[in-house]
Amino acid sequence: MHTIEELAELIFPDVKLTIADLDKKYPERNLPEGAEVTRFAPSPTGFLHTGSLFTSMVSSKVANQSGGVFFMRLEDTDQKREIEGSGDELITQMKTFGIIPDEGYLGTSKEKGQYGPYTQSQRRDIYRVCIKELMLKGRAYPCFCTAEELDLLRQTQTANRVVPGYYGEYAKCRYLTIDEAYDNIVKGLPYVIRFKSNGNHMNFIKVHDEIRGDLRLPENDQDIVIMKGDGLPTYHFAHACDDHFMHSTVITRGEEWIASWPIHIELFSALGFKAPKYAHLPVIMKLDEGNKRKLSKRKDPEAAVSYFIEQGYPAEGLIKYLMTIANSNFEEWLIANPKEDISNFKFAFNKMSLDGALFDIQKVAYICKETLAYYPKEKIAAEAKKWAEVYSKDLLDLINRDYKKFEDILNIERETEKPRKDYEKYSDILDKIKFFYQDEYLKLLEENKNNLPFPNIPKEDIISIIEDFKINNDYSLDESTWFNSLKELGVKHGFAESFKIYKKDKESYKGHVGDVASIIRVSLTTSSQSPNLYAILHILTKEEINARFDKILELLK
RNA sequence: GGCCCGUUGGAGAAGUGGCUUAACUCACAUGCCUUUCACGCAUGCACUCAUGGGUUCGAAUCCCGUACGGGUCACCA
Repeated sequence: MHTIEELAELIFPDVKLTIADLDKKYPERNLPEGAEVTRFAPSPTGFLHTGSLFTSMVSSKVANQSGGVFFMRLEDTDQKREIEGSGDELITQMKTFGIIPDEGYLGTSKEKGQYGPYTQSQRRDIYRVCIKELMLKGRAYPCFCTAEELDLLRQTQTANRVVPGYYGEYAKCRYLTIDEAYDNIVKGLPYVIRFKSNGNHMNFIKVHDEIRGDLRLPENDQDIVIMKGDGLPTYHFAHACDDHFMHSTVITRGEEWIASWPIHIELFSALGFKAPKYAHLPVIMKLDEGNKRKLSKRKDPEAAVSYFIEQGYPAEGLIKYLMTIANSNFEEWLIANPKEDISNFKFAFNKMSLDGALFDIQKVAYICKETLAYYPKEKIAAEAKKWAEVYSKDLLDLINRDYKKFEDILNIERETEKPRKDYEKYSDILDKIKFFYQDEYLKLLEENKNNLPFPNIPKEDIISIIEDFKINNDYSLDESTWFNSLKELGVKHGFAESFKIYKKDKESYKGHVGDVASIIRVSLTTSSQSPNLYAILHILTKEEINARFDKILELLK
């Protein structure tokens, strides 16, 4: 005859501590009233998902704005799915978006804080203490059922239309005597440890979600496994232990966890822990053939945060976008406080919508254009260069030829009340600035020489305007005087000085200033569209300009 | 299939019984401005809040049913 103490000792011979000992080791945090402790707890199974960035952004925001602590914990209990090095990747990617944990896992064998270790595979001993104690209390037991048995169980349950799972009368190993269990273990039978639930799924419990308000959920009655065959805990159990000892005050996680929430509640209570608050965030969705579905890393490039980094979206822009999804009043706040740091925005759980927003790349584009437009030239140039160093040799080459010139190009119509919105991401820059560089211009000209978009004017007029401009343009004039001189040049050649005048009396003119400007523009850029001509004229050197005119004249003649 | 959650325009949404002839932002459309483009400005875009019923003098807002969408039912998190 064996006792439960002997069984527990057989399974956990090395465990000498108790939960009370651990509580002493991980005391309550000394934080001001209202400070929230939140966490981001990803599994190292791949690169950062856009949805995870969203969750971590909200978590860190909640902690920061309340004067609390945001920590990171690595949930690496599933060794099969673990991808080498992705923990580090997660951290660096979060960092580029400005999400930096105050505490916890900071990369392989790097961590900070008094509540560690912050990597679950290193917390085995803690879980074992808790499980042993649960066993002693009669709330946990070893289960020897095989995968096949479990499978069969589920099949017969579904066939008989009863709720599937390991619970009540179906929880076979729950009814093993202590001696039977003891002998099985001595025999070396593989086993897991299950939680012994006292619940009944016909009962309901009332819970409060920070986002959804009061919810009514069926009580848990499943004897879920808490320790797997490999000795590592399952998510549910690790969540209860870790967030207790680390003193999380609000759990922010995806809404897919709502269904298992009752498990967590029973676990907390069985362990004698006070349950934290919960906020189940909506999941970011995507429209796929008329149906909403989760953003998927496999199908949607924008589901991986790395996509935005590679494309060169300003990190700040994506964060702003995610914040508009999180709290829609953020947009109004941004408009009202354009100069303010976004960390001053007050996030509120109760302003969050309940169903998952469709990811809107167009809005991301708009917000990013907007934020890049208001960067000073020094900043956008530096950021673009940083990006190009990793992702675009071609752009980097142009930048390195003459950094000041690069800045000047980016600065065209930038330092004004309403700056141009040319770029949504750094990868947009290259094609738009190529023509500023003589060799690139020549390439463009070669490609387009047969269909240069000159206005519909006789060739001779185009030629004479170019020749006149080439000889007589005065580069020292200020912009409005210069433009007047362009008008005069046009008039001299029979062009109206404005579109209005031309429209009134089309017969008397060959065209209008717009056409004159367009001739110069096309000659210099090979395109009918460009930023401000005056600015272009002053970024290119006079030699470059004249060489371009010569090329064009050669082509036209 | 059981259980849970949700449903306001193409997208994000405000709205919590009369102030709503449904804000605001993106997208889209048209027009204006203009040396092109970009910007900016103006206007338009839900005869109605998934749907049917009920409560009420009055409902997007409260109640019930239906439909649709999402989540979940693992030794994955």
